[in-house]
Amino acid sequence: MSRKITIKDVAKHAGVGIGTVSRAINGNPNISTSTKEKILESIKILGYTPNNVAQSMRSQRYKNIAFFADISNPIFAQIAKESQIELDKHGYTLSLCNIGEKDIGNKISSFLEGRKSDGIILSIPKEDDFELNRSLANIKVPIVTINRDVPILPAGVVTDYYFSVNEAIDYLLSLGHRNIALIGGDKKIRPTREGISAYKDAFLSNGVKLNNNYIKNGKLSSESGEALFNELLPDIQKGELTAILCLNNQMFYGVLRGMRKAKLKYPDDISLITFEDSELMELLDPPLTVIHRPIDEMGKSIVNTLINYIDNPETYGKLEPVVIPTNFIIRESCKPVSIKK
Amino acid sequence: MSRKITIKDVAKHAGVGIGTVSRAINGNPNISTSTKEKILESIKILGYTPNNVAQSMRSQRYKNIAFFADISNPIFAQIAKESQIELDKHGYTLSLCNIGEKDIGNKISSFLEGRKSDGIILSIPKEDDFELNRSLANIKVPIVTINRDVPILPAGVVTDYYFSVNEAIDYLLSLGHRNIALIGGDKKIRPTREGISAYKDAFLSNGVKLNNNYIKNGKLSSESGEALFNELLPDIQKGELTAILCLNNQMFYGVLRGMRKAKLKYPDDISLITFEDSELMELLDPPLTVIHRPIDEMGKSIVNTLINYIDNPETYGKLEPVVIPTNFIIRESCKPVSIKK
DNA sequence: AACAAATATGGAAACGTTTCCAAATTTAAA
DNA sequence: TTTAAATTTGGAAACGTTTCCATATTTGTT
Repeated sequence: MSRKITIKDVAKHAGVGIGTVSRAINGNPNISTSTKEKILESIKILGYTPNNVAQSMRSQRYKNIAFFADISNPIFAQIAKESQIELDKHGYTLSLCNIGEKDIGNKISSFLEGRKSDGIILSIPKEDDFELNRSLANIKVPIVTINRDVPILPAGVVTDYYFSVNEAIDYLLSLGHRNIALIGGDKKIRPTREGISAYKDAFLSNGVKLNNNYIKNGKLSSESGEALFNELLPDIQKGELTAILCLNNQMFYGVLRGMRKAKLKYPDDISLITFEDSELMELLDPPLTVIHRPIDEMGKSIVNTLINYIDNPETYGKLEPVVIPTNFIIRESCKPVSIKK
Repeated sequence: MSRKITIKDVAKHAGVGIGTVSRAINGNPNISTSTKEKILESIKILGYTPNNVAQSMRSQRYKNIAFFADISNPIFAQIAKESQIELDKHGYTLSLCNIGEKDIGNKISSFLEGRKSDGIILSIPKEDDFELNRSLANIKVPIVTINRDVPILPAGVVTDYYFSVNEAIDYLLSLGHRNIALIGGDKKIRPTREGISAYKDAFLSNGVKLNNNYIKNGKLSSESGEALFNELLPDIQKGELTAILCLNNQMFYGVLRGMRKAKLKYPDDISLITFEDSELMELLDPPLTVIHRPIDEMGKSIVNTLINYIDNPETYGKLEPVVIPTNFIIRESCKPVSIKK
C-alpha cells in the first residue's frame, strides 16, 4: 500500500508552500484565485484528502457531535438518524452514546475528556437532577437538549406539547368526553408541564370542569404506564372515565398492555390518543389517533441550533427554544360519547 | 479556564521523562512498578487524561468504529445501541452513519478517508452488488457484516435463519397447515437463502409436498411486503393458503396493512409468524407468534468479532461466521387447521 | 568484585495539519 | 516613477502524543 498523500506532497506538486495549500483547502481568503486553482488541480491529481485527525489536533476543532440519549427508545434512534444526516451535510460526524438513568453527567464528562467533540445533543430523563446539572455546568462545549428545560443550559429544541395537547383535548371534548385522563411523566419535565397546562386550559376554554385526579404522572416506561392505567381502571369500568391521552409512547405500551389484561377494547370501552406516530400505530386494530411530530425536522433543528452555537459562541444561552409543531392525525381510536349523565 | 494538563506536566510532576509517562499509561511492560505507581499518583493529583486525538495522530489507532446501516429500521438502532455499549467496555467509540440504497461503497470510502476508524460494522441491503463489493475490497480496515455473506469480505455475524425457519415451519406443519407462504427479501441474501432452504427441508422432513409458488421474494420494505401479500390474497380467500411466515419485519408491516385492507383477521383467516420481536408485537391483538433474536448478544458478537480482527489481523478472513441462535415465541397468531381436504 | 545481560529511562523525532509572522509580490496613489 | 498599502506567499512552530534509540541502572553470574 502506497504512503498516504500529505499536504507536503501537494505543496511540492503544485510548487507552493504548505501554508498556501492549507489556505486553499480551508477557503481562506488570503490566496489568489490562480494559485488556488493550481493547488486544487494538484489535489485532484494526487487524490489527496486531509487527515482529519491532524486537522483536529492542530485546530482544536473536531467536526464531531456526541449524541447522548437512550436510543433503545426508537424515537431517539430516529432523531439520531435524522441528526446524522443533517450533520453530514455540514461535514460533521456523530458519535453515539447510550445513557442510562444514572451517572449521566460523569459519563458525558469522561467521554469529552478523552474523545473530542465540538458539541452535544442531549436527552435526559429528568430536568431537576442536581448532580447532573452540576456536571453539565462544567462542560465547555455547547449542549442542545431535546424536549427538556434544564436550568443551567440554554434553550434546546422542543416539541410543541402545549399546542398538541390542547388540540387533542379539544377534539376529545368535542366528541362529548367529559372525563379525560392525561398520562405523562414527572411533572417537572417540560413535556408533562406543558401538557398539563394545555390540558387544563383546554377544559377551561371549553367551560368543562376538570378532575385533577385524572392527571397521572409516572416514569417514562411501559411498566409505569401500565400501573397508572390500573389506577384508572375502576373509573373506566364504571363508565366515568371515557378517554385517555398519553404523552409518551413507552407509557402508552403499558396502557395497551393494561387494557389487554383487563379485556378492554378501544374505542368502545375507552377512547385513546397517544403522542408519537409510527408505522405500527396505523396498523394496530383499530388504527390509533395520534399526535405526530416530524422527526426529520427535529433532527435538522437540533443540528442547526447546535452548529450555530459552535460557530457563534456569543449566542449561546441567548436564544429562545426552537419549538417544533406537530400534526394531529385522527384515525379510529376515539369515538363520540353518546349518553351524558 | 486553566490550560489542559499534558503528558509533560505529568512528567515534570513525577520527576520522570515523557516516554516513561507514556509507558505508564499504555501498560508497556518496560517500566518498574515503583515508577509506574509514582506516575499514576501524579496523574491522579493533576487530573490528567490523555488527549485521544494526539494519541491517534501518532499511533494511527483511533479507538473508533463506524456503524453503517439504515438505522431508521429499529432493529439496527437497537444493534447500534448494543454495539456501542460493548464497544465502550473496550474503550472504543461508535460513529453512526446512515446509508441509503445507493452509493454505499463511496460513502464508506470517503468517510474513512477523512475520519479515522479502526473498523466497520456494516449492514447492506444486497450481497451481490458488484460496484459495492469492489469498493469494499479496497477498504483497508476490518469489516464485520450483519446477516450478509459478502463474497469479498470475511465472515460476519449472522442470525440462525436456518434453524429459526425450520422450527417455525415445523410448528405450522404440526398445526396441520399444508400450504404455507414464505415472504422474504431477495433470494441472493443470506437470510432469504437460508430461510428458503430451511423451509424446503422442513417440508421434506415432514413428508409434506411443498408449493414453490408460495415462496415470495421482494424488497425489504413494507410496500413490497404488501404487494407480495396481495399476490397471495386469492389463495388465502379460497382457503388454500392458511399460513404466512415473514422473514423481515418491514415486510411484515406490509402484510399487516394488506390484511387490514382485505378485511382479513389473523389467526382466523390466516396464521401468521414473523421474524423479529418487539414490545408491540406482544401488544398487537391477538399477540404475535414471533422468532425472537437476542439483540444484545448480536451486538456483543459483532463487536468482539471486529475487535478480534483489529487486534489479530492475521485472523481476518479465516474465521467462520458467528451464528446467533434465536427463540421461537409462541403467542396467539397461529391456530390449528381443522379441516383437511 | 568484575562483567555481561537484562531491565529501565530520557528525550528527540515523527505523526500531518493550522497558525502565525516575516518576507515577497502586486496594486494603488501621488 | 516612487512610495505606501494591500495582498499573497513560504515555512517554522505548535498541537500532544508514541516510538525509537541511546544511555543509565539493576540484576545475575562467575
